[in-house]
Amino acid sequence: MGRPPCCEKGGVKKGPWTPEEDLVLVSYVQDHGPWNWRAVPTSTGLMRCSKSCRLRWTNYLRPGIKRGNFSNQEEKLIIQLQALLGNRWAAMASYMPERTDNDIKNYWNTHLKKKFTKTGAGAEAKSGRWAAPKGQWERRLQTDIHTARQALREALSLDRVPPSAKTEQLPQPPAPASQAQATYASSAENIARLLECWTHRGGSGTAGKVSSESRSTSVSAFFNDEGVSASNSGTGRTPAGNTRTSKAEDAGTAGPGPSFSMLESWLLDDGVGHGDTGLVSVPLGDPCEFF
DNA sequence: AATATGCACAACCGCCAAAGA
DNA sequence: TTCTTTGGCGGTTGTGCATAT
Repeated sequence: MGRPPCCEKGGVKKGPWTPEEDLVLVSYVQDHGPWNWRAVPTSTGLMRCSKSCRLRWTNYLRPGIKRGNFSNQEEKLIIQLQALLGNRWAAMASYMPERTDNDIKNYWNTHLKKKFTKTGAGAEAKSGRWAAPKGQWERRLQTDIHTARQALREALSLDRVPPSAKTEQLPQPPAPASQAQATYASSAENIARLLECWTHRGGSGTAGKVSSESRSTSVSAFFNDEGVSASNSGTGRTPAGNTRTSKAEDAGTAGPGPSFSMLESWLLDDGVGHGDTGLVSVPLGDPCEFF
């Protein structure tokens, strides 16, 4: 409400983050936790606005993020969720804890949008039938849940994967490092080393390649150590920081996390996507699982 | 070999809603 | 109750690399 953008203050740096800035930010979050972003620039000396710090953390530095190489199952899930939720990237990301909303959004816009609209599939999403306006889709889920469920069923039936294909690991391309990964590789290694120490602090981190499970576990342990996870859930915000998603949880169900899992299980109880990729089977109810 | 075009992704911008004073 | 502050979300843009011409 007339509030000037935080970045309007003078001397705020913009553009790509440097490895040094990343290290500073990671160090800060390691010490103070991923909140109180307004204090980050002053506390760290970073010439970045608080919003930029938060974005950098949630979209890039946050542990447990998987980057690039979306699997077929992830792609199917995105298509299905998009048909159901519309462009609610954050809500979609809550089903895919290893992916950020920004990643999903980018993947949709660059890979799926054209293909999806070209084939005519997902016409409902295109027409916005299920892409309710802001603040309304949660209510739709609550009041029109049967219709929503039916829509999801239809979406699933369109792309239903045969059981044999579900367990089959499609041959992945030889993991060509993406441009960004390649250009940032050396820098990312430094960050990874720091994060490695971080996860060790949590007690279950493994040097080198750490599974997402162990990563999230150790991160969870870290925040338990800090004793701050409760404050996170106390604000009514989800670990992923999804204010609006948590609103859906509150509106549709009794409690924050577990009830959302129940809704999710209910919506997806045909078993599509369950267990195979660790996507929607992730216990979202644990506020410490991801942040 | 040089240039044009397309693609992928990181980051920014504006708006909105929740929380607090 | 109203206003301000802060965090979060979705849309959009900018930049660098790859591929085509």
